[in-house]
Amino acid sequence: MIEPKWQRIWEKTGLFRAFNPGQEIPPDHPFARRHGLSGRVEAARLPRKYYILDMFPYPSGAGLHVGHPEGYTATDILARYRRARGFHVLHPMGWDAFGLPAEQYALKTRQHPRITTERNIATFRRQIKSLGFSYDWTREVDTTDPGYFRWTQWIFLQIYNAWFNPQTGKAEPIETLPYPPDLRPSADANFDPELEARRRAWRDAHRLAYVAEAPVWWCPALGTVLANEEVVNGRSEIGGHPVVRRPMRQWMLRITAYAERLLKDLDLIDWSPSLKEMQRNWIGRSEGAEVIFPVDDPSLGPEERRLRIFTTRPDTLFGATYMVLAPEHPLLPRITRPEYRARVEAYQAEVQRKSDLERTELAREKTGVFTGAYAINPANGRRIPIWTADYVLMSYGTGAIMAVPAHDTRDLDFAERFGLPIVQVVQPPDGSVPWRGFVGDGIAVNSRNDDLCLDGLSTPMAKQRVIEWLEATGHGRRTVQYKLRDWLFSRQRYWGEPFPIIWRQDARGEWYHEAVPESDLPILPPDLDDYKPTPDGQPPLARATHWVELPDGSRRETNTMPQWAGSCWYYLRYLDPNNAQRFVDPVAERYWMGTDPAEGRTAGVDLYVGGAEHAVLHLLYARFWHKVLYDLGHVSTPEPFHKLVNQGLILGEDGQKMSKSRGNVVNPDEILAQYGADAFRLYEMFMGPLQDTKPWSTKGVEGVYRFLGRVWRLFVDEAAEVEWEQSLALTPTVQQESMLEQIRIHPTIRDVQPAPNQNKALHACIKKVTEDLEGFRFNTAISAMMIFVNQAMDWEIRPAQTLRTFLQLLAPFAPHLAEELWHLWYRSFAPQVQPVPCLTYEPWPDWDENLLMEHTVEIVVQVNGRVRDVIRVPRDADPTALEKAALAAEKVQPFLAGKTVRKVIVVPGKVVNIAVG
RNA sequence: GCGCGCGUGGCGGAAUCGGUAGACGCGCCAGACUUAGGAUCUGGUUCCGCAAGGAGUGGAGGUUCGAGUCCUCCCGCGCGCACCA
Repeated sequence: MIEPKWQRIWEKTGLFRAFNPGQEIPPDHPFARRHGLSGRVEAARLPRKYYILDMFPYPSGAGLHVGHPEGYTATDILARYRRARGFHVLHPMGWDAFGLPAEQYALKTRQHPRITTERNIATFRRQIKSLGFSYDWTREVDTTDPGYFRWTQWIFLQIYNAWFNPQTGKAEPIETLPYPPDLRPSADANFDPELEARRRAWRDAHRLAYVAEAPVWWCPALGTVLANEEVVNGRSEIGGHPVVRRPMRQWMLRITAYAERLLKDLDLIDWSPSLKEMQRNWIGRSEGAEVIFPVDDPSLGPEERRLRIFTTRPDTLFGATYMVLAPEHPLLPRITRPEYRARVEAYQAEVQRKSDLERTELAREKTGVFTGAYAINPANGRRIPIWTADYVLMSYGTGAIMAVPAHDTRDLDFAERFGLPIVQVVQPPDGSVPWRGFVGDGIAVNSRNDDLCLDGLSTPMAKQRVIEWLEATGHGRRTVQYKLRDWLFSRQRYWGEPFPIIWRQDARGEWYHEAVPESDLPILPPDLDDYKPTPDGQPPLARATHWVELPDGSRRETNTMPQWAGSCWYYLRYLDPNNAQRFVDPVAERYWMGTDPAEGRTAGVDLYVGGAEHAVLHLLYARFWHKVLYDLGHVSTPEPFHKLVNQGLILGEDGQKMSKSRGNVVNPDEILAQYGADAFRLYEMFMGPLQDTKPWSTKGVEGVYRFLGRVWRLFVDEAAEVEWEQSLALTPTVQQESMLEQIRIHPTIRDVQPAPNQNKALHACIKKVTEDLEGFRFNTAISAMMIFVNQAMDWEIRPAQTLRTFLQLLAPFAPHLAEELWHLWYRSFAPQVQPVPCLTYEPWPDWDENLLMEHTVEIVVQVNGRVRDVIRVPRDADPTALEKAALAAEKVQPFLAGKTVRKVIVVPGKVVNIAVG
């Protein structure tokens, strides 16, 4: 009854609205009153902003589970706290609503995914609203709304129309792309379609969004390709269907160009070390060298003879006793000797047949075949055999390696299996460690030729030396490799953003792609009555021939964007969600994403909270898009999310992961119906540290529910309440809410000066709650409030001001109850104050350290480090007096008897330790 | 295999700077009120012991007057990556 009442009042007054610079602020809005603002206020006069963001949910048909509100509650508490602290808080919510489940449902029912999506959003919105979160609902976004994805498409065009300039290390408009001499149009020449086509090919090869015929993960069951990241152990991450590798024409985004900046800029942001580490691992930077091994076969052309490999251990070059090419390596057919061709081709076929699961099986024995060819080790001139084996991956480095079996476990396995030579070139620093298979740093040995000697050098020095030699002799150079691959950006789905791209035929009949004009955005998906891919494997959009085929003979792109697209920039749309002219107004963007230099922080979202499952993909993709937008001048900060916190998983009561099949799923609606939103919120925070994985306990909800009951009884006259409840039972439901006005305050609450112990209890609570909120320690903040209430219940007279302040502390956690009691308080102690000050915008209380000081303090007296007694001494007792008092303490006497005091350590205010012997 | 994190009562967890281990809550035990209690309130609750006292933060060492906290090794659990040359 209390909760819907306040949710309605908050909504009606637009209490949690955030105002953009220049936006009209109603003069009677509590935010305007608190900060003395009215009318249109420019950015400089607005209070300091605080942008607090939740990862927006995918609105699934199953509705909210208890894991969602954990993060949302944490951010809501902090949003309310920041408002009380005087910040201008932006706290929005929206829907990541494109995605496969709605589409698969549509496949079954032939119902437009829009319909399920809208229904699911309505459920999520209702559930989230019932928890009393302080979102600014006027900023709600939905990635499937044409007014939203119009700008997703627009951003794609920005990426499409840009190239990465390695000189500046930035994205630049494609118009600035330089052309090689033979592609520069000469001033006098006429239009040359041949040249134009080649120029176009050059451009298209440099765009940040490009088309490539790439081997991709195709999932027959889902009828779509998946990104590398969406494939787990040879199965689709969603649904666990088998996937196969197959070459297809796909849109790619050149995220690899940003590898270095994505890595380096991690230093600018405040994320947990483990999360940064995951991003670093994913980007996978490794320094090393590219080395060219000549193939010993005069029949090959000069380029074909140059076998490039990447190694992080160039210092082991002298130990390279054979080479391995990936089975897909383009040079493999060229270098294979005729007499080995049959075997190599058989092996290639075998590898292709293998599922990825088999291929990545770690324990499996290595396979491979000899090609009959030899290369020359440039360091020592030795002829070494060239093999092909699937333990070398085409997708990393150059797809070829030099094998140093003595100092690489994989090469060692292989060499032992096939009887290849093993030559030591590194001496382990610890003599007792065998050199065979030693992969750590050591001292180079057996590594010299006529003009290079590594012997005696430590591994880092040897690397340095050998690279210098490679560069001087033209055998290779220093390089950096990344594990990160370009982002496979197209999907063969219906329920996603269509690409704003059309395909045209040039004079020679070749198809090429072109951006649609911005004025044509949004490109809406066509209506279909069948959402399946076409029988010949075309995406579902290809079914809509009237949509695909344009009057001028051009054709629309029929792929759609992956679900990540909409979530890559939603945090920007919240800043200005209804802008039809731009994806975000630059003034609003600078205000909400920027920060004043005094704060000395990197700008961006101040706090972003969400699950760790997005630690790599979403966060990496969003950072990438943000950097492109930054380079092109559309946003003002290099990084989108300044501080990021991952909430932990909530397990079922049995300590297992919640799942339908285990039957341990907790439905928030049920908890809410029984204990209410305040108890639910409080329990979610009381369970344990936000970041930890922890099991749900409905008994635990009862615990915090009892606490809220004690808070109620702290304020409310119980004797009168019995009567009130009786008359409530006789009142029609519709009028019951107004009966709340007749609740009477507890008679022991008086407007009197608090006693020292009462002040101390309150101020200790203010201090603890404030500090814990700053440190995201919600569980201990709640515990501090419990301690306060337990104490206050014992007071014969409860000072009104003390309890009023306590309500402010409680408000972020249990806002409904706090509001109700706040109004009860004002009715009882300040009925003349009208309107009642707004609890949300009431300044957060400070604590007075002086009130926490005790005149006497407890000092622990230890003997040989063991606690023997506790003495009370004046707070400012000097060390000598302390020592004297400690030695005289009653309970320590038996432990001193007959022993010599050797040393006394005095820690003022804390402890005295007497060492005896 | 590699990387990161974590091991504290019957349970969730506290101990923020190396200074009284177990705050707060759940559960349990005893009591009060009550026709009743799955409401509320009071007291107790790490283990051994009647007590004095002893033991105790995964295990073994170490540093220190003093270690849950710092260091070394080991064991266990969780997460991430996984033939990335």
